[in-house]
Amino acid sequence: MDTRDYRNKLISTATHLFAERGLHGVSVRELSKAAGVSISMISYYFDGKEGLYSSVLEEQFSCFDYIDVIMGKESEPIEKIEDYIRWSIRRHREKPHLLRFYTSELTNPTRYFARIVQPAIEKVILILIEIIEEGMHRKQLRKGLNPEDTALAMVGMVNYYFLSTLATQKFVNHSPERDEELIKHYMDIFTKGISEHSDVTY
Amino acid sequence: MDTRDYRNKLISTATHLFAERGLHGVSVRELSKAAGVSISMISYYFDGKEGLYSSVLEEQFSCFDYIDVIMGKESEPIEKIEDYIRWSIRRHREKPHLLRFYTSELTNPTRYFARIVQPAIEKVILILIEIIEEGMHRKQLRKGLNPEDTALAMVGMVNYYFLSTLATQKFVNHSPERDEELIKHYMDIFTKGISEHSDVTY
DNA sequence: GTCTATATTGCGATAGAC
DNA sequence: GTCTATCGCAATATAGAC
Repeated sequence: MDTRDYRNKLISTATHLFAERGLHGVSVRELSKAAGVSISMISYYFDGKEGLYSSVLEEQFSCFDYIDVIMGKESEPIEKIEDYIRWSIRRHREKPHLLRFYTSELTNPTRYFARIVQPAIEKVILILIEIIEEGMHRKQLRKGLNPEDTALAMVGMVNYYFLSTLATQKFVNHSPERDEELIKHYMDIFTKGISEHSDVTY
Repeated sequence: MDTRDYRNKLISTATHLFAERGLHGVSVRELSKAAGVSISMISYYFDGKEGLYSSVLEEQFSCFDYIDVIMGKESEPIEKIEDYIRWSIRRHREKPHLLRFYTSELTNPTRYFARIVQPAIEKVILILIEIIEEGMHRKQLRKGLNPEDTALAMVGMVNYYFLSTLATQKFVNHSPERDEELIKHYMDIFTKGISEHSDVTY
């Protein structure tokens, strides 16, 4: 009923196809056909294929703002780290295409990387660095840590679990039922590695 | 002098361009021009653009066989893990384009993924899993570990450091001078997290 | 082996009817 | 707002000269 019906249909179809094969791997012909919409609608609503792609990127990366909610909580750094891991895993489940855009923009950046992708990634990592620094300041994390490297290790650990799926699904069970176990496990690997005392509980 | 002169020139130019913009982001026109060779040479030597791409992939992923050397050594599991991290970082430095193919094939797999990329990734991860299991068996790594998740965490941690470069170079120093510090740091984060005893030395 | 010239297909964008 | 038909261009591949 809404006039934005076709617009939304194009966005969702494009999200699926661009995630699967990248900006240059999909033609507007195929895309509009898959969406059941005329090819000219892409220019009408998005001013062309690249405009559609940038709209998809904006929608996909908007959820990164949620990191502010985690950061805003009145909780200990260790809890914030667990909150981050849990949020990150839930995000991968709820927005299964996001990681494709995330990594394909990091490896083959388009002209939209600087405006949409880079700021979103940067923001999350800077906040994680802050959390780690705060943890060191409160003597909950050990002194020798390099906060930047540590934050990257944390993000990379979680992301790679999902990134590697295609190559490892034959021998690693990636089903969502294991997610809580995974969170606990990654917290174990990570906090016992960065905690001041080896018997820390969290 | 060698008749393979142009062939090699095409491979090296293609490695650079495909890594930067992906298989569909580069045309054979541009590629042959950049290589200073006629466009028809691509079909002559490689039977077309896709054949050239697959040759590039084969060359890039051939170095993954080196994992056998690490595994074959008569050393402790913990040392093998450090060997893996050191090898992995050196590989990123020496073959700076490999990570682009690695991640772009994982996110937007081409028809060559199954034959060239997947086996290379699988092999490395399976060997890491074996190393971790051996470490648990020798009581050097703690009992509760899930070897699959742990191996993925390790690989992801190292890879993401390089993958994230474009988004984090403003506030993280990625220069090779820091590599030894990085290895030590990642071993610290990782082994203290997975070691049976918190005062383990390696 | 290497080139130029060209055949053929498919691309993204849009004019114009409704 | 939505469609069909089409324009102009760039894609890959290759025929044929050297």
